[in-house]
Amino acid sequence: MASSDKKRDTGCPVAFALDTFGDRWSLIVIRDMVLRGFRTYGEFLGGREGIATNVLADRLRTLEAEGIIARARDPENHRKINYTLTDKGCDLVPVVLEMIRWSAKYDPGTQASKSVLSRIETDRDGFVEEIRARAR
Amino acid sequence: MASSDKKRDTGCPVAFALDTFGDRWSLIVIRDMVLRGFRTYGEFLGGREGIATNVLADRLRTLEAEGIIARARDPENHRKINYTLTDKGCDLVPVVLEMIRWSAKYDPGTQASKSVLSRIETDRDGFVEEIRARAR
DNA sequence: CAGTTAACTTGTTTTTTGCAAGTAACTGGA
DNA sequence: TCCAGTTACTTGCAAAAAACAAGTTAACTG
Repeated sequence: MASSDKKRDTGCPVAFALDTFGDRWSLIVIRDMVLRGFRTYGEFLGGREGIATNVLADRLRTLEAEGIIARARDPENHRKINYTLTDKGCDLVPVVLEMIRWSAKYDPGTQASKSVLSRIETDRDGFVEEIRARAR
Repeated sequence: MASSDKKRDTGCPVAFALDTFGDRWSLIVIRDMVLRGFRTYGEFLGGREGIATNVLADRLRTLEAEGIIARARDPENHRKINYTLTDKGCDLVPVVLEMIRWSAKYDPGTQASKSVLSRIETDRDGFVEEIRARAR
């Protein structure tokens, strides 16, 4: 069914990581949570990248099954479902930050924010902690 | 044609990174270069993950086009082609290392090497420099 | 110069994605 | 309380990519 089935299971940590979130969309969803504070299906769908509805549903399902995000019905509005990063999900932030560093260096058209970039260099751990705190 | 066509081009560094190497195989090839010292098509093909021949050829082509790896005919044996990481490719090592850290923490069956793990924590920059030196 | 090795290509099938439409549960206002 | 709108999805189909199997070509090796 979902992308979780295609596990290589070789014990290699790089392969494990790629099997878990190494596709075109999982980290986009995580980025939206981390950098943009998105929480709902509708917000993820409205992002500039244009993820397809079925793919988004599949990724949310898979990431939840993997324990990277948590799914909870909004108590104020029972139509809404809030997705948030778990601790396991927050631990992915360093991976995302390294990607940002790399792209900022090599994408001539990068729009990487100066403030994020400088926090990566000068206060990385504090930055990650802040994101972790916000997820709760 | 290759995976380089499907660029989202939103300026977002995470999207740029994913468009460049965020697929099931690109980082496996890079890992093989970094951690296993592989250089040839045959070596990549023989890895435990079992990449398909056409997919491998496509990834090598694409990664070269993106300037992440360099392709050079072996002077000793003109059948062989040596693929090596460029500086741009070496700059991806931190991303790989963060993936390794994450998987080591969360994959119960991880085979992440203790020595790599401890170098990530205690001498990360030296480790990256060593890889960079070896690529030349 | 015949056999082998290395790096691929070319078809074909299977899986995943992308796109367009629907649906079901809930909400807020008349 | 009914009804339009919101929210989170599902379903079906076409297109793209990956996996699988089988060549092909060029260069070494005995």
